[in-house]
Amino acid sequence: MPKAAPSALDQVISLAKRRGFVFPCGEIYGGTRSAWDYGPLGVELKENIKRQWWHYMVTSRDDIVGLDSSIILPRQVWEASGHVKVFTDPLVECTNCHKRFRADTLEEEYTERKGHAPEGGLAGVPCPNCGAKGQSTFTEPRQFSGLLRTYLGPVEDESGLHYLRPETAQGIFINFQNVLAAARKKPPFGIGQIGKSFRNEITPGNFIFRTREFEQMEMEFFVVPGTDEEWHEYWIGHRTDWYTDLGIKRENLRHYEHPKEKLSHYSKRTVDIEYRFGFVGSEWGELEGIANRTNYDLTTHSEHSGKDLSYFDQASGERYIPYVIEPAAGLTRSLMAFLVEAYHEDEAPNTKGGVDKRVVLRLDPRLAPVKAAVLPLSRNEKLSPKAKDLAAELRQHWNIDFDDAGAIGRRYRRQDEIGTPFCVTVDFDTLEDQAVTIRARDTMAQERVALDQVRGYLAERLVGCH
RNA sequence: GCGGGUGUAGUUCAUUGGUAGAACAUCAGCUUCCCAAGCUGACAAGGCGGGUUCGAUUCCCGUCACCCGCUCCA
Repeated sequence: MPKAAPSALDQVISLAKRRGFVFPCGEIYGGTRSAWDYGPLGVELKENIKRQWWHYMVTSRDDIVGLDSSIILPRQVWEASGHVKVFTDPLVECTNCHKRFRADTLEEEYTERKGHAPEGGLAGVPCPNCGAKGQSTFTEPRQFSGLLRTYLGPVEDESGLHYLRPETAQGIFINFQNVLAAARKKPPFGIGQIGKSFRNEITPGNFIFRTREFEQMEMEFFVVPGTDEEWHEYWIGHRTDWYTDLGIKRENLRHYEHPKEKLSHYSKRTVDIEYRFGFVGSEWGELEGIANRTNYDLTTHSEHSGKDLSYFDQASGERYIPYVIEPAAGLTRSLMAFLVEAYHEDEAPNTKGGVDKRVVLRLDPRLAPVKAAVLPLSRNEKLSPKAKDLAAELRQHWNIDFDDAGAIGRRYRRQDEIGTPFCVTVDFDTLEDQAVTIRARDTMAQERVALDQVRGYLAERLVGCH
């Protein structure tokens, strides 16, 4: 099956802006590269994704609990975790080909390759990309910190330096003992968290795919050492199922195994779940990474804090530092994936006897920002109030739109475009027979339903929707 | 941050060294209107800041944002 047309991604981006899913942040002041804002529909979609993740990962299981930790943590956390070191490597740039390298590894690699250190230090290393060599081949090393800094306290000096978290995970690790005691859990168990993280990405881009301020859905699953590889496989499968259950076709997902030499400083093995976004260049993009973080984090926090973060198993009498399997998902990346996957252009008959293009978002009802729209057949002093009353009643249960502007066909299309699963139409017969027409998004099929049955009709078809 | 490209209503696209025109969308109205019909009307634009010029949206410079690449990876 061919996926959407090559320009599907562009169509989705355009739709997202037009219909108020996503706005450029700070647009009236010229914008900022750091972030995007989520409009009325975008925030609903985002909340729905969060809710589905939270339910699937936390509340529907008895071996996982939730947490909401701070964005600003003590500075020592990031020194212990290794982020301060790893995120602040000095970079140099080749003045000939403009490719950039880590200054510290450039010389190391040369030494490894040649068996001796380069003469004259960095000046003796040819550019690995273009081969240029000489005194001024590389620029002065510059710090490129991936961590966002802020200064706490009245005086802005180094003593107040703090970092905004580049991942939510560390808040979980430093609360490991608190949760263990308070929630009375024992391995294998997990702690899930949804929240914002910040990274000073060199190049944000691809719409909301890479931003400096972003939202993560992470879960740290603590297991008995030795069972970690098995659990890793479990979570790779489990997380993949989550996406397919919510409507992503399996063929648009793939697993990417990180090569050993490119693993993060904390990881023993990482497998990404990637989605076929259809980017220019590489069409696949990462949705989430599932990493085996071993006992790295708990160990390093034990060492740095001086607090024992091991677990004592009463049953076996053994003490150990749990291994951690971490499925870490990008919330807004999945939002983008759900939009791309849902985007369809159908052909639909029009009143003129021809066919029109019909844009329809086939979002899972659980994700759809609006669950149903109530539409009077026309704006009218009898129909509109009747429809408004019905909308108000249904609104107690779901997010409901009311729209009486323009022709009914146009309003159906407007709802199709934002993925609303059902349209409920109040017409002139309604005044007589106390029934309405319910029209389904995907099939455009219509059904006559008694007014007092509407809520039940929708409830049956909106299972799991809030 | 570096290199290349782009920048006109919400969107798509015109035009011009003499201060912008349309389509679609939106809004209001008319038409008892079930899949973007029609008619009337309304709102609405050259990213921002300098320079050249009598005059700049148009030419030049800077800046900002977006797209492509390097890098990053939720």
